[in-house]
Amino acid sequence: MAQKPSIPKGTRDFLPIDVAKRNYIFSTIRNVFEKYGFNPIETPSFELSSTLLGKYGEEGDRLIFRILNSGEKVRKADLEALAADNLPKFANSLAEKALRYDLTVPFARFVVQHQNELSFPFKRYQIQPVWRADRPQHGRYQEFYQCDADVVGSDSLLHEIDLVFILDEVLSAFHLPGFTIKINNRKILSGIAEVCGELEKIVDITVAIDKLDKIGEEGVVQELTNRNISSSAIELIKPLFQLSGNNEQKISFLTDYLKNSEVGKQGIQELETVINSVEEIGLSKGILEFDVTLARGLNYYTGAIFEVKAHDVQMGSICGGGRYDDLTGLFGMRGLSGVGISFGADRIYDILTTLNLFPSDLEKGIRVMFVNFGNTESKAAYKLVYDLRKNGISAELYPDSVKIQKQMKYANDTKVQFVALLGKSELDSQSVQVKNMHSGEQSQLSWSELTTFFNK
RNA sequence: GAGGUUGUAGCUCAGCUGGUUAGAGCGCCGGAUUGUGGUUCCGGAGGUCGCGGGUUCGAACCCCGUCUUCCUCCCCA
Repeated sequence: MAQKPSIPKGTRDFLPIDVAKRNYIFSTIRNVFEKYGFNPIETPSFELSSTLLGKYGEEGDRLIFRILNSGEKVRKADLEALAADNLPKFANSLAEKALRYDLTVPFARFVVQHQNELSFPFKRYQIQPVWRADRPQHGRYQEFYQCDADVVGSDSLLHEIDLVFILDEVLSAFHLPGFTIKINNRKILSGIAEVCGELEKIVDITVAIDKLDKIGEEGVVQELTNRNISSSAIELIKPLFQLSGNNEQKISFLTDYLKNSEVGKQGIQELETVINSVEEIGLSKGILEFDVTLARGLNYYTGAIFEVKAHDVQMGSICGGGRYDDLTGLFGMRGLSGVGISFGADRIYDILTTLNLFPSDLEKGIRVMFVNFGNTESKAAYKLVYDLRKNGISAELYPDSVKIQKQMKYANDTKVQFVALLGKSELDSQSVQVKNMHSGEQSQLSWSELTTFFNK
């Protein structure tokens, strides 16, 4: 009856070493978040379906994991909807809860619900898993961690600037060989659509030009045509494809390009403020690049848009973010602006693994393991173990009196730093042999010297 | 959600046009070394060939279904 065990697609198990690596990522991010004044919160893994559905667009809804109603609640199934072939409505009637799809929408819900307990601007960070019913691929999982930092209740561009520095500081701390922080502004995209006389088609236009580096100029033109963008508008959009040079040059081009669009001009001004402020102080290792084709997350972003790509490695974006002026409006709280970023911990994990960038000391085992020589000796050894632990030194006694070789091998495999041998002769002289497993060096110490030795 | 691709020992992979007892390296276990790991030498164990059907005298190999892997779309961290 023994069936071969397995886990669902797009999920992974984590061995101790994997967890150590992931904790290294989390703590690096957490330290920077806290340095910039963000406080941690947590929200449930699952929310009411109504909280999540409709917030990520049609495509997003499809990727939300639903939790099937149980018990008597299965009776709530809307059979009429099924009969009418209205599958989405039927599906919604089957599941009134769903696993969270990201951390931003639950955060918006959280802010609205706890508005009277929070001081604004409210700066929170959140490191928790999210779930997407996506088709797994390289760097995409159905369960993965996001590490978010958001500010709500302040329009100040200072936050955008802070967030750029957070991105730079965290990724620099990982020793990535290089990375580009791409920045754009939704208002610039609106301005482009407006200037082209296709303001209503902003989503179509931006989705198409977002693919420029992937499908090339011709592909984008084709895509624009397919999306019913007029050829005159396409002609107006075309110059953007050739946009090159440094940030300053691009900005100056767009300043002229958008001179007849109020919203566009505002976008330029915001972008310029952020870029100039960042450049004045300077990034550590990242490159800040204005990219007009960057158009992610159009469902709720209204101002700055961020995305980070690591150099020298094939991987989708490792961070994303932006400003959303009315996210809490969806939950009935208007006039509250938010801006935030999200680190994709699992993608960063994969990149650090590929580039061999994890610190080597993550695998460090306990400080000292006592070899078990049998009842009499281990009794004395255990007293010493207990004493070491009382002094804050991690220690253990091998549980069974088996062959020394086997015990040494266990110590070696688990990266024990020192092995202590306390056999018959050591018992007689109240001493232990202490072996440094890294250097192989061995010395004899009296019992009273042990704590001092390991406290060094 | 659409199309393609992959699955053989714990891991990485061989396995001829379908043909007897399915192989290697690494790892694991044991011994050389019953008070010394990481190196070396010797020996050993370990496989429902992803799963379920089908074709065939005969299937790891061919066909169908299913799950999984990776890839391209879609979308995204």
